[in-house]
Amino acid sequence: MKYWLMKSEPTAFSIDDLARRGTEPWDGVRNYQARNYLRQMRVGDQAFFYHSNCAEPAIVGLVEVVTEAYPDPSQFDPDSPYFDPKSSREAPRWSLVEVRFERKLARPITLRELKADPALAGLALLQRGHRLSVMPVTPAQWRHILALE
DNA sequence: GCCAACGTTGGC
DNA sequence: GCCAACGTTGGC
Repeated sequence: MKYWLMKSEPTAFSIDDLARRGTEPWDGVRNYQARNYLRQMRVGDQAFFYHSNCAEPAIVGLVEVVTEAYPDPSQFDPDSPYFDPKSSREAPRWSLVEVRFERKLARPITLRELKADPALAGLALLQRGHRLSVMPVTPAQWRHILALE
């Protein structure tokens, strides 16, 4: 089993939204590297749910991957903001996985706190740019972060 | 709202 | 294939 971190802007889709919905297709990823990570995901993988672009960026919950990657339908929908005219049903460019709410953390583990922790210096979230919306987390990083809760 | 860091696009 | 222009992300 692998571990991941997935970003969402809470004004668009928050951990509480996911808690209400239960399971959600993680659509709209339009970056090749992030897409490749989605395609590496397997049912049962675990991910941190991270709130980005907000007052207090933080890891706020845990989710489980419940499907393999499949073509993101929004790429074919001209009315969707994620529509990609260069993609086709014969050769879909973009993928998604579905994730299921597992639980909220007892408290948010903030970006500031992650940055201040020497054990997490290698965390992908903290590397230059860190603009990927989906990124891997090592088992050691996963355990270390959960122990901060 | 600013701006640094990137990815993508497209002219050449 | 280079690279400037442009758009987006996301912390602050």
